[in-house]
Amino acid sequence: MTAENPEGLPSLADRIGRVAAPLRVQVLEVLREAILTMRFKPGQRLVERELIEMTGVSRTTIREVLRELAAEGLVRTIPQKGAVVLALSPDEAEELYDLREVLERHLVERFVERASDSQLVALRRAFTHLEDLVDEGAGTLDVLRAKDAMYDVLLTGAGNSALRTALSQLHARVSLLRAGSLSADPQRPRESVRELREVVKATEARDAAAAGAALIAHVRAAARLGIAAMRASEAAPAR
Amino acid sequence: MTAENPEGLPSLADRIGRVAAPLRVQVLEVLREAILTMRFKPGQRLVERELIEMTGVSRTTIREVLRELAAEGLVRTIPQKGAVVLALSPDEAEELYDLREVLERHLVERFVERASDSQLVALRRAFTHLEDLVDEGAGTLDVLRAKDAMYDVLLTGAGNSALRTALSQLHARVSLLRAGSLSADPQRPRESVRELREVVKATEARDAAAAGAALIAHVRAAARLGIAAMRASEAAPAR
DNA sequence: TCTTCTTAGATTGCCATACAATCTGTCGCC
DNA sequence: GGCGACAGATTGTATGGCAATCTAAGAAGA
Repeated sequence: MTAENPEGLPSLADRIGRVAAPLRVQVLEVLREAILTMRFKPGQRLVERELIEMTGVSRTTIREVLRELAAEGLVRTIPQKGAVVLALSPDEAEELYDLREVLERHLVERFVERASDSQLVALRRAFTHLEDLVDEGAGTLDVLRAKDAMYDVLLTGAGNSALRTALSQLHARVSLLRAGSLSADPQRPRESVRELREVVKATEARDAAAAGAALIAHVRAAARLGIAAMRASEAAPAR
Repeated sequence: MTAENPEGLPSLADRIGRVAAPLRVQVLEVLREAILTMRFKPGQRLVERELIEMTGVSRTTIREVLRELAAEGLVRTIPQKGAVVLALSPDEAEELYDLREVLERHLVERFVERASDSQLVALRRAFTHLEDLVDEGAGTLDVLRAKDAMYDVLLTGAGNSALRTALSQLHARVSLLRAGSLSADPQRPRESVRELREVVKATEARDAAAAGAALIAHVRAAARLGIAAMRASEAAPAR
């Protein structure tokens, strides 16, 4: 039933069709992850026929999924040309980080205000897990997943689902330029952990201002690296 | 070509089909506006067949549009039941206003930092236009359009397209509860103008903090009314 | 009469196909 | 070598169909 794969991308088809959820949602998740993990590279064209072969679903479904991805901002749809994976310019990247600062400061401040003690514990636990992974030298993907888990604790504790929606979409787009920021410098994960430790500490002390400042420092550091790497690869004729 | 209309909604079909743009985009705009102007009421079910009859396009197209609306957050899709116009609970409304404060303060601060003098003039002009409309006692829709124009000046001057995207989506959802806030109190538009005048003044003085504070005051006032009206109609058995 | 079961209709989820319009690259002609 | 016509690929849109699910109405039973 899963279509054979003419292009050497063997696994996408196998991951859909078994679970219980609208097919469209499963395909959406698969494609979204494929974009976020750079399996589909920024600027790459997403041809409907190829997606059909990869996933084994019909064109109708693929097109509906592409519309959702477009509305989420992960792909741009060019009329008569189809969907293209979002490719950020350095300026756009700066805009995203600028916005991220604002939203994440608010996130952590709200968390400090509203989170229960058990949520504080959950945050500490999530951070410790992340720390352990980095110490063990775990793979990038695992580290990112741990970071996501930490953010999830924050978002839950802040108790604002609109904020969750907005930040999720923002994070998705930001992570499109992770290629540069995280993998470039092997020391970066450790610094990252150090910065986040300050956030957790300030949070446990219920010091909203300090927690906000610490998180902003973290975002700024990530932004600096991400954007620098970006401008570098832009300047180079890496075409 | 435009299908006749069995339900007494005569104009939707006439507005699509002439211009030059993907049909899907035109339909999207028509449906979005129908939602934002309360022609489709919160909680109302959007049945595919009915939308087909209204717009004259095929089910394929309608479904793609519904996916986009869902991703934008204007409709919720319930599995096996279809699309329902977003109906906010009072708590969700508070969340939206909370987020709106954060984003709009940032918006106006950035505007003060970055806007050119001519953009300052444009802001003043947009405000004056709004003021005039309110003085003349213009219709709600015109007033809202003038307000949108003012926000557009701010967004352009702030020079962050990511912020524009985020705020647009937020405004769309917030405006779903305009029913209460704006039309309830006939004096509200005048107060609104007064609050915004402070924003414009502080902006012209290039005082970011004051402008941010003034805009927050405005958002808070709107929030208070909107949410109060909401809780009232919730408590009443207006079912 | 009230409850529960059954059944028919409506609706969504997904699919296959079709065809016009547009875009792209190529081949042959000038 | 440049230019134009043509073929192939791809998107945009429409149509018809079928299974799964939901809903409401009616029938059967307590």
